[in-house]
Amino acid sequence: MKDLLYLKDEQIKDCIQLLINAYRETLSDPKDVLKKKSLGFAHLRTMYLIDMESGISVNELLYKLKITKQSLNRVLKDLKRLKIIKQIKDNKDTRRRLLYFDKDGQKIHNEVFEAQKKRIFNALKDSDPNSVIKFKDVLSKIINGKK
Amino acid sequence: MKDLLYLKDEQIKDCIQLLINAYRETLSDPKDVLKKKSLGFAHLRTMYLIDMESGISVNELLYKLKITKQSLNRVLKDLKRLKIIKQIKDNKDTRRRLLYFDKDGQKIHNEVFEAQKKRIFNALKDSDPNSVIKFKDVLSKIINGKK
DNA sequence: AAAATATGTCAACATATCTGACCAAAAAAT
DNA sequence: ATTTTTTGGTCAGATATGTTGACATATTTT
Repeated sequence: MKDLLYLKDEQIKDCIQLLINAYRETLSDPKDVLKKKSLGFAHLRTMYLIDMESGISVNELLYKLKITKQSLNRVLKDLKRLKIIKQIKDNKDTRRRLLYFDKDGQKIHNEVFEAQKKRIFNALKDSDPNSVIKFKDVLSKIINGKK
Repeated sequence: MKDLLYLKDEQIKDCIQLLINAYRETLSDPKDVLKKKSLGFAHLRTMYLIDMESGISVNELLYKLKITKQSLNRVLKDLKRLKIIKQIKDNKDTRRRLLYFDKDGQKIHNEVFEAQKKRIFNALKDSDPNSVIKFKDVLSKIINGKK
């Protein structure tokens, strides 16, 4: 049995606090860029997923964002209106309408990403590659761990 | 000059995604406990700070939460009404009204914390103490790093 | 006495989320 | 061929959290 005495409640509370603040700061960096386009965090999170997985379906987005389709639909409507994303029917299953960046989409998303990049980059640049992997690993475990 | 080739945009995007999801999952664990008491995340974040620094002032809370006093006031009003917190005048400066848990406060906060604890604990229990320190260090750097 | 600080409050509004109901097209199951 | 399920879209109303701006009160500092 491993010695877990170092893992006291105070440590865990610290982690929760840090997580809350890191989330807030990271999300607040692109606030101005987003505001110029009348976009919010909901739009940003959706753009991130479309950037990382071009051609993602609405259902997959719903699964990953963990919001209701009514909420997502408003976001998608905005993004389509602004020519940031477009939907193209899947030939194999024409019920599915896959999501891609439209003309301005990639450019705007890159702008948003640049606004966030430095904060994360600076936090990681002094760590060795192994630490970065461990950092991601702990976050993954937090996400996938059952309660 | 350090070799930072491993720190590509994809890695950074991964980190942002993980941060967003870890925040969401961590905050959603105590949802049911909070709902029973008609409380939300705003109340939870305030309770955390009062738990970690008993006797904190309203101004310090405002600084740490980065919200307006009008928002905070609504939260404090709820918590006082529910006998979760109480305010006691600072003898040295009676303008200040320091915040403490009231009768039911600590108990309810412990309930909330227990709902979140396991997720963080399980994520950290396989890491050595040094990794936990590094994890917290990276999060701190994300928070304090300038854009 | 005047200015600054700490706190509280009102009102109007913005954003992002939710629930619940309902609809249509296409695919899958029977 | 008909029924059921899946995928996506929409309307309406509600809740939680945040904002801005204006104003009030008590206390401390200058």
